Amino acid sequence: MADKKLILRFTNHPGYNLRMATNSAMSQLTGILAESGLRIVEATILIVVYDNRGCRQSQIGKVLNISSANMTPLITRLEERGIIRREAADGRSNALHLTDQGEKIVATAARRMADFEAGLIARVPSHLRKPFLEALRHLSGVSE
Amino acid sequence: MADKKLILRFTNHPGYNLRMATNSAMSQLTGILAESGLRIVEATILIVVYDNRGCRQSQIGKVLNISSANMTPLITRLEERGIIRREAADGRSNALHLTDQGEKIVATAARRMADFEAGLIARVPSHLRKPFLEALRHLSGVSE
DNA sequence: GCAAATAGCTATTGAGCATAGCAATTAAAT
DNA sequence: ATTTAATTGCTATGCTCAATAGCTATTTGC
Repeated sequence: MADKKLILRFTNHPGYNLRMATNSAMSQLTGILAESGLRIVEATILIVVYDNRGCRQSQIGKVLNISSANMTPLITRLEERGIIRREAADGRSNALHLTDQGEKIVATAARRMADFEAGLIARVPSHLRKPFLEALRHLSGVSE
Repeated sequence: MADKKLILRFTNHPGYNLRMATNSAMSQLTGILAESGLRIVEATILIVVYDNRGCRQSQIGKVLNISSANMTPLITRLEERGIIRREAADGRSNALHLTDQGEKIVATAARRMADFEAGLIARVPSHLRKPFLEALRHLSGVSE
């Protein structure tokens, strides 16, 4: 019994494989971004700021599905580390900008992230890539 | 600025979509399994026990990638709730069995989970399903 | 002017996962 | 047979991420 192989009914289920694939990919990405001293959420936020200078903290929360309560400590930490700068846009909004140091860090992190994405899709046989991405979009809600 | 749409470079990246898709699917599944009073990990463990009566705690940890340190409180909690029963197999191994009550709970949870998986794949257009699952297996490491 | 919505903040919680270290038992090596 | 190594399970602890409740201040719409 102790050495018999277990029956795993999940192995063909989409949800289970989705979870496994994400776990594997995300732990890999965590390691890659650690070289930039960033966590996945942090890098994701920073790249949005990089592509949208002066955008509002609340806007980022909306597109990335992060509540304002969780945004606050994230941005605070990035500010304390001198990567990002909050700038009062009106009395209640913060416009976000990268510091000079932040620019460099994000440029590197973005390159690493792009390499990761390329490596990820490379693991899928080329003829499956297009249908795979299209199917994913149906499940992630991006296409809706 | 505050109302301009943000540029999101991730929307076509496999890793990002993978994460989004998993988030959406897993929070749905969390809700479904809550009706059985179970969390996803718990239901997954229980179904493995259901299909492999008397299997070892350590075996489950291996196939599901759960460390023994994390298995302990999980199994303890299921035992305290009268769903599972630990049985010393040798001096260091626990063989796991479902209680009568556990049988019923797991049967229901397994049905709910199967329904969820069916609903999930139904969201993918039928012609994309096969390549999607095959691609997923490449990323989840199941096919390796 | 006043009510409602928006934006951000604090504090706290829970799930999930990882690590370090410990004790006991079993298996392997000489 | 005795020592060594590997395994099984356990406690304790910490981290990340997400969720919630409740708060203040500001802005907007009627």
